[in-house]
Amino acid sequence: MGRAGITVGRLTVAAAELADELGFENVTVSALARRFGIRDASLYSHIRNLRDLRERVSRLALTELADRAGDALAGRSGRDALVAFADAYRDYATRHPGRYAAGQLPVSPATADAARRHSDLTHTILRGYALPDTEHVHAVRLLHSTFHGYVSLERAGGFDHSGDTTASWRRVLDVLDTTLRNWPPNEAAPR
Amino acid sequence: MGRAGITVGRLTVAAAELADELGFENVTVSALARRFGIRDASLYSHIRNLRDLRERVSRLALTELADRAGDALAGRSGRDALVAFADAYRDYATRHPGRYAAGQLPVSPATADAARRHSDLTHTILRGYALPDTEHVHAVRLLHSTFHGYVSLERAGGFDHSGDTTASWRRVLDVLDTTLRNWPPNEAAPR
DNA sequence: CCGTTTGCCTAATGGTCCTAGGATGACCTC
DNA sequence: GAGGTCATCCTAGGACCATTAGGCAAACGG
Repeated sequence: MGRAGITVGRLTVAAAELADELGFENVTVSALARRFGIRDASLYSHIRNLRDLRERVSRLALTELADRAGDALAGRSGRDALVAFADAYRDYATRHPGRYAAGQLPVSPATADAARRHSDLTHTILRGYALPDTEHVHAVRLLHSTFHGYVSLERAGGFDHSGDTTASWRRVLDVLDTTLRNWPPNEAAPR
Repeated sequence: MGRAGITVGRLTVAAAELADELGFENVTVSALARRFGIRDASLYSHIRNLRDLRERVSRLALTELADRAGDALAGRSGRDALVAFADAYRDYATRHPGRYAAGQLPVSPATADAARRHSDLTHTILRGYALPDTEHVHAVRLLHSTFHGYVSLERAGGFDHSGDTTASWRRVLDVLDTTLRNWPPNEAAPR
């Protein structure tokens, strides 16, 4: 019976919804089968195993995130680009916590190109600032780390105790902008 | 007391070792029981359930990390303090990946005080820089986010494609030091 | 010593992942 | 349209895991 129009794509989207609703660790073969009203075993015609399913969700998330971040970047530069990119990033993590968590799976060959897209986008931001080429890799890592660290800690409740987290977020972006505009020379390794 | 000198403390340490060896997601009641040569069910005299066990590992990790970071901070200030603290942080995550992952569990009431210790330590670093009090919370969040984001991405392989990650780490710390020394004023209406 | 507590046990339930093998419909070829 | 192939679902069952209930015997407190 090819009755239900189940495809790998629909399974992946449903699994992503499951992740956002229940948390990525609760993305499970059984839960997904339950949602489609079929037996666990039937899913194995479409996916290899649980790991495969989760990696698909991870790839979906990384792609969606890169799409949104790319859109946010379009037509902007400098501080505007930085803020728009960062906001897109944080928005996505807030709206799709399960997908975002999926994106933090260890980088596999299948997700490597998605990861590269992210790093390319961050390089695009840097074009609005006057950094020597040799510093780009460090600046990209600084930005990625800060964005990812912030939204992770925020989501995990690490900031709960005091103060408005959005105000801090704005302030952190301000400071990063200033840092990029006044990027200190690298004294250890002169070009 | 029964035969083997099993205590909650020893269980927690063994679970932490398990986490470092197999990954935090593989810290399991059965695996722990296996390690002690007893039955799964027997562990439930010592722990409430799996969640309880994992939270204990989380608390252990956060405490150990705060201890090491606190030691690193002793007798230092300014840039030295920043670098020593950050290195202690990254070292711990590298040497104890499973424990570190445990520490990223959502903040529960039981771990709230450990989280506060971390934030207190970061405030200590800021004493070496001339920041207005109102900016401290933002700076603490910037530092936390960057440290956590960096070691997370590094561990997940997000930096693989190019370059020495330790060199970037040093450079990022340099830049953060400069940023803290030249902390930009907070303008109510930016730009 | 004797009773209570403690630390382990066996037994059992139910959830999960996954494999093997079977049935049935959709579709294609003749 | 008959027969073959393939895709998509199924049932059955094994292995592993978390957890509860209830038992037994060693340790301990009086």
